[in-house]
Amino acid sequence: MAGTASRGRRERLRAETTAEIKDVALELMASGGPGAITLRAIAREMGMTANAIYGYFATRDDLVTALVNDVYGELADALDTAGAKAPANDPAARIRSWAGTFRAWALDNPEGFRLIYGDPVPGYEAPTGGAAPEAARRACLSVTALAAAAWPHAERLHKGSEFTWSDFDPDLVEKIRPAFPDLPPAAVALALRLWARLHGLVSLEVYGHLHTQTTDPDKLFREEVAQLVRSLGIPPLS
Amino acid sequence: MAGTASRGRRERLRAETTAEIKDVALELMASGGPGAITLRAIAREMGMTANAIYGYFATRDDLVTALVNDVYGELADALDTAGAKAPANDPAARIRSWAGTFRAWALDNPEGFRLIYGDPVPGYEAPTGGAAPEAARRACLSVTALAAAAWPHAERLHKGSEFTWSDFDPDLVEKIRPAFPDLPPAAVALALRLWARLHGLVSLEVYGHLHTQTTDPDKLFREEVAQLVRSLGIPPLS
DNA sequence: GCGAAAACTATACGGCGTGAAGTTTCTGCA
DNA sequence: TGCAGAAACTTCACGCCGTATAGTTTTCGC
Repeated sequence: MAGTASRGRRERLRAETTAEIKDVALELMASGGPGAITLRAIAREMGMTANAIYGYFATRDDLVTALVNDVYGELADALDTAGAKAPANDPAARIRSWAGTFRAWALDNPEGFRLIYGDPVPGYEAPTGGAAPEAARRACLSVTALAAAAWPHAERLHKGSEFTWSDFDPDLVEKIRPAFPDLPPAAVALALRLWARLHGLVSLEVYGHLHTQTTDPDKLFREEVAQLVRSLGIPPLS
Repeated sequence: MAGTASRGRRERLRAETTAEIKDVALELMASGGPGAITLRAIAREMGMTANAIYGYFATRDDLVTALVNDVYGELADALDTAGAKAPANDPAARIRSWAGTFRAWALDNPEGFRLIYGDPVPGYEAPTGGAAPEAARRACLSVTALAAAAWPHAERLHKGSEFTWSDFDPDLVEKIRPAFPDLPPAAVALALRLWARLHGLVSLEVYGHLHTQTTDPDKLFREEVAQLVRSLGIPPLS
């Protein structure tokens, strides 16, 4: 039994060290931007040698990928709960809640936002497939819930839609259709456009391109969300 | 007269070398991403020492800033001509042309797009003020022309707007008001939102986040532009 | 033609990711 | 309990990066 206890211990230590590496990396990112994520800096902070980290992550990019996964997961969680917070029969409120949470998260975690949506780190190249697209699909599912809630109102504005299920990633479709059996492909397209529309304003703000044009990004964002709700055909004062 | 000719020669050579440095930097960026812009690589390509470049740019970031300025200028030019290509009395066509050009430019010059709108290069920190915001305002002016063309239709949808000129950057206002004397602040807000809305979809596509969700980003973009035009209250088949 | 200035090179420092080899510590089994 | 082997970690090395300093060559203006 000492054996199994020891194996458990070894594995636990390993998991703890792995977690600590990621934590330190996130701290470095928070204080110095994604560019501050370097193996040497992490090792320094932990009182180790840089090469020791190679026992936990085969390469620096693997570490960054793991971080992206974690951070994206947090974002997806936040969006999920934000979307579900407002009553299901009030799509406008759901959208406002979701959008506000998205922007707030991005402004609170600008480095995380960059990590997910930008060039995260010097020379980092995201793996094709893997964890990040998975998290993206989770976020997408979350915004699809918004589109589904708004669809009864928005449907008439999308009569001529030519979208089919084959226009979307199979993995995404596989997640969406069970969750929203009656939703047509056009609504998924709406969800993606909705997401992108908010992403545009938020990413311009996070990267500082909005500050140089407007002094009140918040007002601009509220206006955008209001017009977005209106453009979905949702009756006002719902 | 040899003197003035010589001075001219010296300055001309200097200008040529400066231009060559930037050209090589752009080539490196095109082939290896923004991260490939290194003084040593440029110097290698030019048969010089890395330090020689310091005679032309005080620091690597200064070089990147100059590149951002150039590239952003090209984009702004392309957008200007695209917007002006369609007849002034057909705002929908102008928007379609502008939007299509924006996306096409971004997909043709993904590295340039990242250079402008992302973390351009390892550890690069954009200067506050300077050339980039200037170029951003040019692009903003260009999109404002779209908003101005659409404003007669869109105005009724922005009745309750609370925007004032003080919500915008003074330099931007100074450029806009002479060019569009009758335009209210709300239309500038509309312009910024319009720009951001397209930026969202394009940046997600350039950074590869759309590929993992949809197989036909082009269709999605066309749908977005169509709905955008509709949401501006522009009558169809104009 | 000559003094000065500009352009450029040489050398060096510290930081980066990463590979190979060596050392210590821990684990599981006889 | 002792010991083979694996896992964790260190040391050393290489080539990359930006950049500071000092020295050298070329060119210009008088």
